[in-house]
Amino acid sequence: MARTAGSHSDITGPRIREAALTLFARHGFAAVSMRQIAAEVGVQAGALYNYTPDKQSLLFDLMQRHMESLLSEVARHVSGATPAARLESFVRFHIGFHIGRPDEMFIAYMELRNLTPDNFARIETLRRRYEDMLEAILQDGVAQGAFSVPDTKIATLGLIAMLNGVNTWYRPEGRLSQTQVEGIYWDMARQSVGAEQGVV
Amino acid sequence: MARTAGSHSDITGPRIREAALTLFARHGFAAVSMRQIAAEVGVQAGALYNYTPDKQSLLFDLMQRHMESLLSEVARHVSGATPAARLESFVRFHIGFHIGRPDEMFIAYMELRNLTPDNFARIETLRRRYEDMLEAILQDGVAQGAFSVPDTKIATLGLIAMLNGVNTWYRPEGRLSQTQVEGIYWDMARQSVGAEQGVV
DNA sequence: GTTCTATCTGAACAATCGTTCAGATAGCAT
DNA sequence: ATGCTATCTGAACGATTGTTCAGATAGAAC
Repeated sequence: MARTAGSHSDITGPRIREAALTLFARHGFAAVSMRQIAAEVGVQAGALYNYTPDKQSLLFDLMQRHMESLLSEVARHVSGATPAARLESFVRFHIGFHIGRPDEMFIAYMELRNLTPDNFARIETLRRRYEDMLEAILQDGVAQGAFSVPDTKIATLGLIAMLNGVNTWYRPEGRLSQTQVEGIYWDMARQSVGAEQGVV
Repeated sequence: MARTAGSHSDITGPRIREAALTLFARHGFAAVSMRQIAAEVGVQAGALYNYTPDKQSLLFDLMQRHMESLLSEVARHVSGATPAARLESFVRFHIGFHIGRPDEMFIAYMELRNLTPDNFARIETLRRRYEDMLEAILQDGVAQGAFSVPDTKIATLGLIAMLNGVNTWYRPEGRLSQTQVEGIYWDMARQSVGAEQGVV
């Protein structure tokens, strides 16, 4: 653990982010001290400031990396000829992506209030971009008569909230495989937008 | 605002809880100081300790009151001859109850990690009781062939997560009435469990 | 009008906070 | 082997934290 002075470290940066991620998720941003993060890395608190200008930037960095990873991945995974096919790929991607990143997701949603106004606006822009992708799928489906949803905006937020709920109970060592979980949520999502089964 | 020494106050207790509720919801438990709460009430920090033994108890008190209010209200509102009717009353109650208590709901879900283990267990027991009520409805529906859900436990958590999402966007001054919002979520919930329309 | 008591003030406490920085150190380049 | 430089230590800073408590105060009871 304990690091000796002068030891170089290309890996200290990532390790600081890992430690901060875990601790922020577990105890909350405000409840975690820079000294706790440093101790987890095996370093003194002052050393953190070689990698981040301050605590706030550390939080923002974690959120921004997560959101940009989410956006670049979703673009690679969501496809399909029909709105139902695109919705299925979106749902399965969302579940799969977040199942493996419970800490990131928790922070991205719960620590928004600890961002400065500027940083908050930046993260919100990214999140909005993601939500708009889902809403576009729903709008397509409504336009084509494939979905039955009275309000695509609300359905978007409702769906995302429902999908995000997966991390309140899913554990990788549990009885269900990731594919099974994806299937369960796809069933619920499909039914909630009134899409017929099997027309994908 | 500023209180003079010795002024009695039967209302200081509730005002402390109100202030703590608002501030905890806005900034997070750990980010709010006892002095901030006191300032909101118009009192010095020391005076708070006439009403709570410590900060932790103040948080627990808020959560416990909320959960017990939720449980006593849900018992009064949920009824119906069929599973679908009971599910509809549950969904409408859940939306209506939480729409008017965004701060309470936010804290009840997000500040669990700041509870001591003992207090956490107590709140979890109450929450579990609420979730079990919903799952019982789903189990009835499945047993009677009215619902189509592969896993009632997961569907319960998925539904509650979806319903809780209402507070991420609903504002009372918005374009939708509470009844409309209840209807939208009931539509999504009904469809997500595969219940037929109009058989309520 | 006096006494009594619940309530609140205001100061103090030890601990911890985020952040800074001079100096020590270790590995790389030469 | 020597110097260079990025990295880290360890101590320090002023501010703030939750909590305590002796004393001041105001309203109720008599």
